[in-house]
Amino acid sequence: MARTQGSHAETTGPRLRAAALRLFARHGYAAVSMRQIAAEIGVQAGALYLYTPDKQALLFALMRDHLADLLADWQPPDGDPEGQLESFVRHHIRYHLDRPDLVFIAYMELRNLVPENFATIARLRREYEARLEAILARGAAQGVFDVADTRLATMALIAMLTGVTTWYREGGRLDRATIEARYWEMARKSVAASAPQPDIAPLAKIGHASGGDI
Amino acid sequence: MARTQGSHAETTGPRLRAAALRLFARHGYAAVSMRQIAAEIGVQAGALYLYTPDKQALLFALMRDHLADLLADWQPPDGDPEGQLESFVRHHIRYHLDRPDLVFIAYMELRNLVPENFATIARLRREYEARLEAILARGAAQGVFDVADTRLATMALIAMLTGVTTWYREGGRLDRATIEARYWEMARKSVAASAPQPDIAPLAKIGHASGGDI
DNA sequence: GTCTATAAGTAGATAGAC
DNA sequence: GTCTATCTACTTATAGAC
Repeated sequence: MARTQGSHAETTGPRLRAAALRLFARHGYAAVSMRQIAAEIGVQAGALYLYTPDKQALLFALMRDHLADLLADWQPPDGDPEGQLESFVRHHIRYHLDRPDLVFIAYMELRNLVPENFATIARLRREYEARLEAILARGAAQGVFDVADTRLATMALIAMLTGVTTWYREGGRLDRATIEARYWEMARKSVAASAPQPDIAPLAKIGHASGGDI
Repeated sequence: MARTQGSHAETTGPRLRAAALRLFARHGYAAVSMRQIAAEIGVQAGALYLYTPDKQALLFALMRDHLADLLADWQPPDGDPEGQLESFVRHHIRYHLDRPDLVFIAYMELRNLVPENFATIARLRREYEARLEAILARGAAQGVFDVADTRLATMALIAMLTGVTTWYREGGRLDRATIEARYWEMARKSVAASAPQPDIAPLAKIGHASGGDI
């Protein structure tokens, strides 16, 4: 870890961000000192200020870039609401399992943002939530989802899915594909129309079909 | 807020806990100083140490008492798994809406517990989770729930329900009874057997009933 | 029971040497 | 680009006066 004096401009910047991310996620923003971060990457505390104006900017950049990436990484595909919901859910789980520290920070350190930065992050989060809410609203309007309140359902689903980061551990009992499938099952069912519409109409024909392929 | 010197033993203890709770929830344990807490209740920082050995004990007591209350406040009722699940879900929502700050701390400040305290809190949380998992396991065994993995479903449901505290605000658009009902609907459906067993058998009789009250 | 004063340490951030 | 040294302010916690 000890590093002799020298120039490392290309590596120190990214290493600073990586170390801050790791330490903020592990101990919390307020509990981590600039000296700790510096020690983690093998420089003295003063050197950090060549790469960030202050500690707050370090946190803000991590959160902003994370949410910008999340928004850039997924767009609702064409198709029916159920397909869009599946795409959203699977992407959300995958994305969150891939970046546990960033996700953790983005949800836990909101309190430590100064008001202006908080407003920016909150706006990005609402944008992400709005994408899910639009899917639920469209599905509800079409009768393929049974969602009494789209806003509540949006928040409930995101909380459920994001919670995967609180218990998932690399190399644990369940692999990622299985976890993704299980969350999708629960998400799908939680908003499913109680008596699936496409099956109700055909039911009336059952009498005519005289007990065939039910 | 400024307080003249005097003796207030009966009130300062509870007020200390209340102030710590409020400030920890608002700004985070690490970001709150003993001086801030003291100022909040109108005493000097030194006086706090008559009521708590240190800052860590303050946090730990809040979390431990919260979880002990949560466990004491609810026991699974007799009856079928669906009734038990409904009781769990409704109690969870009610309890969490009643104590947003305690809930917030109990989920957010785990990182700031010293290892011994963390172990105690983690044990209490596992005990709570185990109660839900037992209900899901029993329902799955009876075929009234369709839960592919009870542990994952337990964590998913608790995350979904607890998330209510992140957006609920007193006097908001939805009242508490509605919120409780909506979460119960989603929870129920998320673990429901996909083709409800009791309704499948009667379906075969539809042909005989010759299109009556469907 | 609370105060003031203080110990001993750490915080974020900057200045100037190299 | 990084270091060392430093400024100012704040931290937890304790000691002893009242």
